Amino acid sequence: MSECTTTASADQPSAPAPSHGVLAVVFQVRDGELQTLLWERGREPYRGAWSLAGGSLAPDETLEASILRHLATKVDLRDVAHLEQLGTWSDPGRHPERWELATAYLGLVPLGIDPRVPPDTGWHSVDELPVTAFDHGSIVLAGRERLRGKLSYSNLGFALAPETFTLAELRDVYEAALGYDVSATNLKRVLLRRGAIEPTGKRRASGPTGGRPAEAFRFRTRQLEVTDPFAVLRPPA
Amino acid sequence: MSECTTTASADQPSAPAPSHGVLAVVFQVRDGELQTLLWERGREPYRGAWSLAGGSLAPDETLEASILRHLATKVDLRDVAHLEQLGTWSDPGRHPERWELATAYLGLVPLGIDPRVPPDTGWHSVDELPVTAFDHGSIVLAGRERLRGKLSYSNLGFALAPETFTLAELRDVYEAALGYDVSATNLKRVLLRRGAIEPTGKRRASGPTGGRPAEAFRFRTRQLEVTDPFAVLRPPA
DNA sequence: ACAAAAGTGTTGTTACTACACCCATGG
DNA sequence: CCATGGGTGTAGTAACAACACTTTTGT
Repeated sequence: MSECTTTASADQPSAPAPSHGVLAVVFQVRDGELQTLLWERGREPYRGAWSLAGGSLAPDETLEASILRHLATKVDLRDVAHLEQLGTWSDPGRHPERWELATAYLGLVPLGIDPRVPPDTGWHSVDELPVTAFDHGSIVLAGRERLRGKLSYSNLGFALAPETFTLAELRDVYEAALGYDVSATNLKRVLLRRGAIEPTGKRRASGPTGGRPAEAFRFRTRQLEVTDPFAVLRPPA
Repeated sequence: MSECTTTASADQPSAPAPSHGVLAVVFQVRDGELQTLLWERGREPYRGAWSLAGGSLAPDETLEASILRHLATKVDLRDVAHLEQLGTWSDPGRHPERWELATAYLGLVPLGIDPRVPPDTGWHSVDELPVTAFDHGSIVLAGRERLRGKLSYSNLGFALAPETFTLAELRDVYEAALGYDVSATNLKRVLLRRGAIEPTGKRRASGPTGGRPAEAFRFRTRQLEVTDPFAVLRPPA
């Protein structure tokens, strides 16, 4: 293994290196549906198509710091409650003009906050994406799959839910993200048993049409915790 | 969002780009334990430390094709039954001499085959890693976590098990990978119920010490299939 | 016959879903 | 007092773990 690795023991970085982009798939539940933040391209290639927010990596910067910087400076988004790496896309044809890899992150914004974004960016339903640029459409769908998986076996709901919420509200968030009906009754018991949520002790006023006032809950932590690490094949007691 | 994204709409890739490495965390069960393939560095930095196999990306090559090429040409490894992207490491200090990102893949080699690897590479127990170069130690551990997770909710065992196997053999594979005791009895029922494995109809001869001959099984497919996608919060019937 | 290894049957448990029913509020 | 929405109680169930027991081989 002569001139191998990491990090290539070769001491000259042989080939012309590709450039490296950083992208963010930002999700938020709005109007009862899962939406993602896209930006409308003003020039070729893919003029008029919608693309993910992002940019390029600066020296001495990690990928994660980079995407946070781009989100803060370009779309003025600072309320990302959870951020995780999704993957790196490398198809040589993914950018028509340049050899460019891109590492995508999944970012989640809690319900209810409305970051002021630039005029050429907007929120789009993930179920009805507009025409997207590059491979960004499939990156968004990969993000949705990741979100759906983790919602069920972790406390990741904290990143889409507001600070405090009623169970009906939380159910709506889960339904929007998962794409199927969720029972508030059972959702409550699952999350309580796991210790993911707790009652705040306060209640919400009932609506104009009456009804029993709902209890307000909150997530016990706003850090990702895997609540059900061994769905099956669990270790012996 | 003027000179944004994808991949940066900016038309000149501004900064000095980092170089990009590709690495493989290759696992195989050998001698009843989970082992990984490492290569002993012959020069600085990290001379004498052990590092992952890999190399750099060639033009017009995807990351996946690249790591397959490096594994085939550098360690003569062509029997990877499963390969998936683990993530991209980007800490600016990860390489002492150069700014280099690395995308790592998880590769799994079935039990029983013994690829002939170069003299300066060897298999090491993941539980007792030697001194590793760069951030490769933590990359190996990240690979093990990924493996452990997927083993329990998917059919990923196919990539560590031989073509056909008895349940005792399969249990040993799972124990090595998971790091805790597994019951052959229950493992059989779990995997049969899910349709992950099936009997071949043949039996193994019993050992010199006697004992009932074991039935031989095989995995129904050798492609990753998520058998238990909704561990909890499953969709309504 | 006996030890060894593999396989089956059975019981208990957990963590869910589904659904009926009860509670608190506004009009 | 009744409609509306929230909450609780209870039964049913799927998917496990644990363990006793049976089967099939070699010596």
